[in-house]
Amino acid sequence: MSSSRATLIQVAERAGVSLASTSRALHGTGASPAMVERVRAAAAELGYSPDATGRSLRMKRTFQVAFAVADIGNPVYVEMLTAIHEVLAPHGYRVVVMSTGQTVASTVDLVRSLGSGFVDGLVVSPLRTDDTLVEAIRQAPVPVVVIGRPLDGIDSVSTDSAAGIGLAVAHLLEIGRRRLGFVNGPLDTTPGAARQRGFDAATADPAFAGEHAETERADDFTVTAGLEAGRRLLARGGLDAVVAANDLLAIGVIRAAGELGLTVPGDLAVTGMDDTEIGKVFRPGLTSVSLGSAERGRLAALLVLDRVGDGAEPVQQAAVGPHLVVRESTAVASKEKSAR
Amino acid sequence: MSSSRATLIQVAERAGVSLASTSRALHGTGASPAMVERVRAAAAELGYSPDATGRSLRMKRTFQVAFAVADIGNPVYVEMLTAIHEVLAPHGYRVVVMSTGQTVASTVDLVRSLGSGFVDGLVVSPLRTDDTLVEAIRQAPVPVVVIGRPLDGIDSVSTDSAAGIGLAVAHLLEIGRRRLGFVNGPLDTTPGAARQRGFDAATADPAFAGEHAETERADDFTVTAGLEAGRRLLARGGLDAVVAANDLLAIGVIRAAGELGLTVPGDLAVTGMDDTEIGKVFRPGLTSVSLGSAERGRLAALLVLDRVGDGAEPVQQAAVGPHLVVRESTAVASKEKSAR
DNA sequence: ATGAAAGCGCTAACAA
DNA sequence: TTGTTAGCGCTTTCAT
Repeated sequence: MSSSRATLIQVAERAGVSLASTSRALHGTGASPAMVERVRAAAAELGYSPDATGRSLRMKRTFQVAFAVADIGNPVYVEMLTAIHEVLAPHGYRVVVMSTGQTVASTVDLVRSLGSGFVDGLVVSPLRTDDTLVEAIRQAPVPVVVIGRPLDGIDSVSTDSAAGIGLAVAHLLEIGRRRLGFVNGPLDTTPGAARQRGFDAATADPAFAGEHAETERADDFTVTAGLEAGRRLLARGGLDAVVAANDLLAIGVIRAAGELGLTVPGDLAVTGMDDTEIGKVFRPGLTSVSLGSAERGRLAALLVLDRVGDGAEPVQQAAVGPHLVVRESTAVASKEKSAR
Repeated sequence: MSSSRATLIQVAERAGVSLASTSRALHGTGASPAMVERVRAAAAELGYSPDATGRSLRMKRTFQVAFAVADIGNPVYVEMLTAIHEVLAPHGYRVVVMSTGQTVASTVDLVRSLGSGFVDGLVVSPLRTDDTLVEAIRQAPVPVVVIGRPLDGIDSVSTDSAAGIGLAVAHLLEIGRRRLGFVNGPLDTTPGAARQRGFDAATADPAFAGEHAETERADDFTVTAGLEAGRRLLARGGLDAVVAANDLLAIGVIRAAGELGLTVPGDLAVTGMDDTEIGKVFRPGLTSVSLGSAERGRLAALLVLDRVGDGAEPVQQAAVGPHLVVRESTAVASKEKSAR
C-alpha cells in the first residue's frame, strides 16, 4: 500500500496542458497526435490510473452490475455467476454479489437499495415472489433482469421447469417405470411451485393413466433434506422410480435408497434436475434435466448489458428450454459395476 | 425503472434547512431532535436514498472489497466467497468478484487495476506467485490480503497443505496401506508445489521407511484430469492407496479405479483434500483433508476489515491448521454395501 | 484542436 | 446547534 495516487490534474500539469485536453487525450477523442503523445507520457511517468469514483459520479455510471441470489453456495447459482462474469468483464463491468435473503421482504429491500446507485443494473433470481417485489422491481432506478418466472413488464430469462419435470416423467415411463414418487422442495418457492405443477400435469396426462404417483416434500433443496424426504417416501414402498426436484435432492434420495437396500437404477430409477457437476461425477451418474443455468446467466448478462447501454426497447423475455441428460441412474439394463 | 432519484439538496430544500444540517441529521451526528425529525420526514416524502458514488468520492471509501481467484466455479473458492460475504455484508461492505486469470501476469494486472480505486481492499488467492506479483501487492494502493502461501511483508491467511498431505499419508499407514500413489496437480502452482513437498517429506520420513511411493501428475485440479492421471498411475499396478491433491482429483482416481475393477476402499484406499461438499455426498464418502476454506475466507475478510478501518498494524499472518476427515474411502474393514 | 469552467452528490472544516 | 462553502476526480459543454 503506497502513497496516494496521481490525479488527472497532476497529469495535466506535468504535460503542461489543460485538464480538458488531458482527459480527451487519454480517451483518444478529438486530440492531436502530439497532444496524445505528450499526455500519455506524463500519465505513464506518474503511474496515473483514472479514478473510478470520480468518473462514476460524473458519468452517472458505475460500470458495475449486481448479481443477487438467496444462496451463492448453490452450484446452479455459481454457474450463473460464472457465466455472468464471463459476459460482463470483457465489457469493463464488475460484478457485485449480493444476497436476496430467504424472504420476499429482504429481496424487496435489496431491490430498493439499488436507489443508492452503486450498480448500473441487477440480475436477480428470487426464490420467492409477490406483488410487492414485482412493484419494487418495476420502480427500480436501474434495469433489473429476473432469472426465473417471467413477470409482467419485467425483463426476464426463464426456463420451463414444469416441462422439465415432464421430460423426466416421460423418460421414466419410456424405460418401463410405472410407480413414481416425486421429491420436491418447499412449495412456497417459485421453483418448488413450478416443479409440482409439472409433476401433477405429467402424471395427470393420459399417457400416464392408471399408474401410481405420489409426492413427498423436502424442507429444502439440499442433500440432507432429500435424504430425509427419501426415507419417508421409500419407507412406504411400492415405487420403481423417483423424480427429484433438483440434483441435490436426487442424491439424498439415492442415499435413502441405499439405506433401504434398494439399488439404483436396478430397483429404483432416480432423476434430478439442473444437471450440475455434482450429478455428473456421482455414482451412479445422475440422469438430470438441464435447465441451462450457464446459458440463462449468459442471456441475463447480455440483457442487462443492452439495458445499461441505452435500452428503451420493449420488455425482453428470453427463455431457455429444458433438456434431459440421461446417465446411469435411469439405465434400462442395470449392469452393476461394483460386483467383483 | 423510474425517474431520477432525489438528492440531498432536494431534501434540504424540502425540509427548509441547509445542506449540511440535512447531512448531519441523516447521520445522527450533532443535530437536534427537531432537525432530525424534520429532515427524516422530508427524506421519506421524497423517497431519498443517499448516492453511493457521491459519498465515495467525498469520503474516499467505496465500501467495496474485491475477492479474486482464478476460477470462481471451484467449490473451495465458492466456500471462501460465501464466508467473505457473510463477514463483510453486515459491515456494509459489498463484495466484487474478479478473476486473477491463470497467469501471474494477469494477476499482477488485477492488482494494479486497484489503482482505479473501485474497492477499499482485496482478498486474493493466487494460483501462481512470483516476485513481480509480490512487488505489485506491496505497492498496491489498497490493503491486500492473500489467501495462500505467506509472503514477506504481506497480510495472509495460510494453511499447511504440505502437513495436510502428511496427515493423509499417516492415516493410510495407520490403516495398513504400504504402497502409496500420489496424484498431484500442476507443480508450477503454489498448491501443487506445496502438496508435492508434503508428499515427498511424508514418504521420506523414517516411519515410512522402505515402503513404496510414486507420483503421477494431472494437468489440472479437475475430475477429468484426475481420471486420466489415475488411469496412468493405476495401470502400473501394485498400489494399495492413493493420495490425491484435492477432492476432484480423488474422485477422478476413484473412477479410474472402477474402470480397472478395483474396489474402493477394498483394493485401494483413496484420500482427497479440501473436504468439499462433493466429497461428502460422493459414494464412497471421501476421506479428505480439510483446509478450512470457509474459515480462511472468514479470517481474510476480518483482516481486510481491520485494514480498511485504520490499519497501521504490523503485517498479519494468520494460519488455519489442516485436519483429516475420515470417511468410507479409507475404511479399515471394507464392508461392501452394494451387495445384494 | 485546445482551454476555461461548471458540476455530478456528498461530507467536513470552518464560521456564526 | 446550524449554515456557508470548499472540494473529492472526473467529463463535457461552451467558447476560443
